[in-house]
Amino acid sequence: MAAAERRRRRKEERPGEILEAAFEEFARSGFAATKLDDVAARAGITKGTIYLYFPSKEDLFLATVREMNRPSQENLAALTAAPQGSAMAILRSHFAFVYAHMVEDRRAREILRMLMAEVSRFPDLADRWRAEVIGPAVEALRRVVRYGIARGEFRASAAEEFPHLLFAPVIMACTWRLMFGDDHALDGAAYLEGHLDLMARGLACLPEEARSAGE
Amino acid sequence: MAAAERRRRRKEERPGEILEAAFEEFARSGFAATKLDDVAARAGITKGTIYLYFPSKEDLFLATVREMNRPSQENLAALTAAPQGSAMAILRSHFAFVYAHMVEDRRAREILRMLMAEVSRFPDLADRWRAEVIGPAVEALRRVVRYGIARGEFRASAAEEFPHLLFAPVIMACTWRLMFGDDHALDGAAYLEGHLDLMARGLACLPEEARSAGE
DNA sequence: CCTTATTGACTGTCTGGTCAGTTATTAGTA
DNA sequence: TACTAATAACTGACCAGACAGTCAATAAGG
Repeated sequence: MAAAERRRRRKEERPGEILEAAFEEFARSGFAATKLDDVAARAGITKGTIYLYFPSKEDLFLATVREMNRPSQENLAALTAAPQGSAMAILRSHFAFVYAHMVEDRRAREILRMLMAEVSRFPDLADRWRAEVIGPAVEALRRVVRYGIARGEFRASAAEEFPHLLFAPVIMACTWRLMFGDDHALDGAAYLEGHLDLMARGLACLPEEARSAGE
Repeated sequence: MAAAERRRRRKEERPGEILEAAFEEFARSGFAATKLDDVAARAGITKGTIYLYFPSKEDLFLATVREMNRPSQENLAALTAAPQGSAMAILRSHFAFVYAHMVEDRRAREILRMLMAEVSRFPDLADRWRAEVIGPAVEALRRVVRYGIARGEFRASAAEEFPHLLFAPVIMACTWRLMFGDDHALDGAAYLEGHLDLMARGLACLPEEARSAGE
């Protein structure tokens, strides 16, 4: 019975194991240069077994990206909650979270790389990612900025139309690390603090404005 | 003689034509998925001819990236000139230039894509790019920030340690456009203005600081 | 008729995808 | 318990097509 259990469990765990191995190989070599024999070897099986669970290399790639995206989609929910307290405090905790889960986490960075590298081969991947992950994230940021303006805490600025500007240092840190490796990573607490500091100053009302607005 | 001239010119122009065609194909499909037959067809020749000028596919790729990088290296010179006038004015004209030559110019964006996608296959490419293009650019930015601080125009901020923070919106715009296509591009004058506005506020001394500093 | 740039047919290799066969396990039977 | 059949998971040898790289033949110029 224990053996039966183990055997049944294999079937349930195989797809996940294959996706895990595929992610590593795709991230390292890109779609075209990744060999399914290598994916199989990394998963401790043979190529034939992959085809028991995925109909083709393309499907395996799509499944890999979707699987790796799942966490960010779930995390997004927290962001859409009704804001309360200081807008800047919300932004602070938001970006602390984003740095931990996007800059520090290698997997998230590698997804960025894979998407960027393969958009021309898989055009709908980027569209989907924008619609399901990035678009809502931008909207959530925009709501925080508007909330801050309504509260008299922030001035009206381009950050309302382009929340991307606030998010940009995250992308910068991701890109930097993707290109130059962990050894030359420029992030860490100091970078995050610098980002928050510049953002706070950039968004804030000038003292006299704040006074006249009644904060 | 006119025909001889034409024939001799072919030999001089071939490498450039091949590099041009190779750039388009590599940018579209990445290194592994690019077929030399396609490169040749785009250049109006056959595959054999490519091998008269480049010893292998890898060398062709390296030559392509180097060729495409040349303009940015040359442009960099302007940045290292001794600064004068308002630091913010320098930053304004600098970023106007960078947007025109990095965000609007498709070729520069595609280089970013290619480097990011192929770093694992060509590790020294990224190192070289950092040493010759990015590193000096960061240094130049840092000098402008220091100049602004020395002038009493800017406060001391993380932008001195991480000029990347100032540059980040450019990378964001590049990445956005690379991933989602020209149709969804978020740049244009409004984005640049927003970037400059947030940056100006983020860097500037507060009015009372400025007053006491004596500007 | 020599030189030189170019061709295009050819080769060897590599890899996505297939499938007949092997192994491990369970169920049934006596 | 011993033997057999059925089944599910997996294997690994194989194929077909694609593609980097080669080179003898060709054509164009002088």
